[in-house]
Amino acid sequence: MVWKRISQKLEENEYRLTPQREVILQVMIDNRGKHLSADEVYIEARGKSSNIGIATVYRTLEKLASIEVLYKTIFEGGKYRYELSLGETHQHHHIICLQCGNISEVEEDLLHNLEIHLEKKGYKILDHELKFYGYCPQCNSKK
Amino acid sequence: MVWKRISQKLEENEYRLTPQREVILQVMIDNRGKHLSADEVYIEARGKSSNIGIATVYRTLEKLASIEVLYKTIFEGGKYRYELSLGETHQHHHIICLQCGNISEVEEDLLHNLEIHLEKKGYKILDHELKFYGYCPQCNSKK
DNA sequence: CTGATTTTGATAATCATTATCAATTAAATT
DNA sequence: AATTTAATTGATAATGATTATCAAAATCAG
Ligand SMILES: [Mn+2]
Ligand SMILES: [Mn+2]
Ligand SMILES: [Zn+2]
Ligand SMILES: [Zn+2]
Repeated sequence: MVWKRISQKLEENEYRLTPQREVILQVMIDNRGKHLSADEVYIEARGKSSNIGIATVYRTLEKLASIEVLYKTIFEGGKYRYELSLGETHQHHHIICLQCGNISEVEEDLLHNLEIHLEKKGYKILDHELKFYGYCPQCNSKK
Repeated sequence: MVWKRISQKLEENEYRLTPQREVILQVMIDNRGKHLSADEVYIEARGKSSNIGIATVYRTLEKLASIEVLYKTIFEGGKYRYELSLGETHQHHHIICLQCGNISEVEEDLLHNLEIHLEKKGYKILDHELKFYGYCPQCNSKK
């Protein structure tokens, strides 16, 4: 199901599914819901294929993000993070807990009123990126 | 008006308003509405005070962001950008044009329904960061 | 003034990412 | 199947932004 969608995307864009790319994709699939940095992917990928190079990891993540198989973003810390992107038309939102650092996801879009407001002003909105900062339910109740 | 608010913030946090900090703040005030990188601030600051150091610029921007006199964010390009933050409780939104690169601001908040939705789930939301990607009115009409 | 504290500027160090390039692998052509 | 062509890889150098270090300068408190 996931693989099917991915290989289709690769085909559309004429990218081969090499063993290295397969390993990297498997890492991303195994970590669905998490947001991994290039070096974290590298560590895990080496576990599966001990001689994969870090340059290949960077290249592959970049490439997969460009065809929207991965979503690339940055959470404070100065490095990019990647996560598997299922066929969502609009990116899901993130809530970052300022206490424990946990990142949770918000599947509900709910930006419609804002986007309509902007389209009335002449903009054409294709996607969005929304991060909330605050406290997660656990940390919030402990205060 | 702006300076008054700034010097109050500095006082509250026991940061001195040194000549270098004053120059950097003046650059940020002169560029209200723009989003400057550290090196852009450095270039402009040198125009006003030719021997200011780049390290001082980095340090000062960081410090001013930590007391919320500046707002720090990152727009694709791998470097942080800063803008003067007036006393907004919640950060304004940004619309990035994928055609011309122009960044415009959305003052209307309109995230209330989403935040209420999250607070019902136990979260406490303190702030947010929202970027829209699409086409600005000019680029949109030219298509 | 005097000694303590903060701030500064030059520069070295760090860290993530990108570029380079020869070697390997896979695809296309003969 | 052998040969040519193109894509991909891995090692490593280069880059670029940011941070750390540290001695000198500025400012503050007594
Ligand atoms: Mn996510
Ligand atoms: Mn802005
Ligand atoms: Zn938490
Ligand atoms: Zn535009």
